[in-house]
Amino acid sequence: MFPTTRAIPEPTLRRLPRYLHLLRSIEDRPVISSTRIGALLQLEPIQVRKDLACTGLVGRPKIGYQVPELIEAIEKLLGWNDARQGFIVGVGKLGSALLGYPLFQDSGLKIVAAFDSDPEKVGAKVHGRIVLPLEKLPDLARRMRVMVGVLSVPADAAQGVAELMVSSGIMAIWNFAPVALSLPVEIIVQNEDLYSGLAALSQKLAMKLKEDASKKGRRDAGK
Amino acid sequence: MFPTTRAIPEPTLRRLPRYLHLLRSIEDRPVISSTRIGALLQLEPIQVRKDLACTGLVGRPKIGYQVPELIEAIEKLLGWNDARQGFIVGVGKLGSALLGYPLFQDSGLKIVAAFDSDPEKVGAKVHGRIVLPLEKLPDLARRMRVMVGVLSVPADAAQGVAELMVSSGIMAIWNFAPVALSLPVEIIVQNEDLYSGLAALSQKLAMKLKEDASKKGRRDAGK
DNA sequence: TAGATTGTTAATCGATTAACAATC
DNA sequence: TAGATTGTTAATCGATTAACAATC
Repeated sequence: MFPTTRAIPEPTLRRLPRYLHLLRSIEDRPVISSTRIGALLQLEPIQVRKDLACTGLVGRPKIGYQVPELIEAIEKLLGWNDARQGFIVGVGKLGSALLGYPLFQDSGLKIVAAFDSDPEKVGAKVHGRIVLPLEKLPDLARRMRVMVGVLSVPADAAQGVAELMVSSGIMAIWNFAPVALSLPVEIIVQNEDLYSGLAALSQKLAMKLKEDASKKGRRDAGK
Repeated sequence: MFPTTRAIPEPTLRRLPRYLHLLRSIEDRPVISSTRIGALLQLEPIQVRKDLACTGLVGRPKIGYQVPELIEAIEKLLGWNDARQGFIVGVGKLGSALLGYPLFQDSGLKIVAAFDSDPEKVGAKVHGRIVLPLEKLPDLARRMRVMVGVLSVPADAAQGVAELMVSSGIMAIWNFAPVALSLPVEIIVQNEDLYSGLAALSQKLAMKLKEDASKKGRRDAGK
C-alpha cells in the first residue's frame, strides 16, 4: 500500500526540538514568523518554513504561525505529547548523567527503570531510581509494555544487551555505545556518537591553525 | 590564495572516529580492506574508500590499507596525534559526566581545568580535577594558551560564558547548551544537541506504531 | 492600499552510490 | 594467471536555497 504520511527528512527531524524549545520559551506571544525563528536559531527563513510545513500546519502570510498550534503540532509529530515509558541499561558515568539530565522531562520519554549487570551497582539509587539487575529486564519490559531502551553500556556488552531488549519486546533503541548493532530491520536504532562532534571540532581547529601558520609564514617571508 | 587542503565533508569527519576506533582495536592485523571495514561498521565499501581517501593515503588493490599508517593518518587529520589542552565550564550533571567519560583520553584533548560560577561547586573535586571559579578562566587560558573550551552550562548562561572564552583567546567551543551562540565568524563552534537524536528516534517509533495500528485495522476490517 | 510573509515550484549544491579500468 | 580490491569518473539522490505568485 501507500504510506500514510511522507517520511520526514532526518535533518528536519533533528531540528524540530530546537523549534519546540524556542516556541515553548515564548509561549506568551500568540504568533511568530519564520523570519524571526530563523534569526533566533541562526537558520534561513526558507528552511524554517520547509521544516514547519512537515507538521501539516499552514502559516498565514504577513502574520506567521500560531505559537500554541505549532507547539502542539511538533509535539504530536515527535510523539512527545503523551508520555512513553523507557528503560535505561548501564548506569556508569554516562548513563547516570543521562538520568539526571532534563532530557527526558521535555521529551515525553519517562525512564521508569534503570538496570545494570554490575552487582556493585544493583540496589543503589541513581537520581531517584533504584538500579535493578539486568535479569529482571525481560519480565518487567513485557509487563509494562516498554518500547524504548536507552543503551549506555560498554562497547563489548552492547550487542548482547540490545538483543535482550529486542527479545523482551523493545522496539526502539537509543544507542550510546560506540558499536554498530546488528538487529532485525524493524527495530529502530538511533546511534548517538559523542566522538563525532569532537572530531569535527578538532579537525577544523587543526586546519585553521595550519592555515594561520602558513599565512604568517608567507607574511614573514614577504617582509 | 588557494586553500592548502580541500575541506573535508562534515559527514566524513563525523565517521572518522569510528574508523579510528575500529582500527585501534585490530592493531595486530597489518592490513584491512574497505570491504571488511564496511562490514564491521555497516557502511558501504565505496563510502569507506571515499572517506579514507581524505586522509591522503592510498590503499593497494587486492591488499587493502595498512592499519598502522591509517591510524596515524586519521589521528593526524583530526589533530588527535599530539595532545591539546582544553577547559570545561559547567560541572553539573552533564559536565561531570563528560569529565568521567573516556572521550578525552582517546581524542587527544586534555581537559586541564574545570570551572563553575556556582560557589557551592568551586573547590570540589570532579573526577580528579578541582573546580575553579569562573573568574580565573581568562588569566589561566592566556597563560596556558588553551584553545578549546567545552561549554556545559545552562542555556541562559551560555552566551556570556562563550564570550568570556573568546575574549580569553579560546578559538574553538564545543557547545552542549541548547542555544545558538553569536560569536565572531573565525571562532569554531560545534553544537552538540542530545535532543535531536531522541527526536528522530521517537518520531520514527510514533510513525511505526501508527502504521502498525492502521495495518491491523485494515486486517481486522477485512476478515 | 502597500508590504511583509506565506507555500509552491524550480535550481543549486553536495553527498552517496554506481560503473569500471587499473593493478597487485 | 585470475580475481579481489583499489581510485577515478559519472550518475543518482536528497537537502538546501532561490524565485515568485498568492495573500492577509
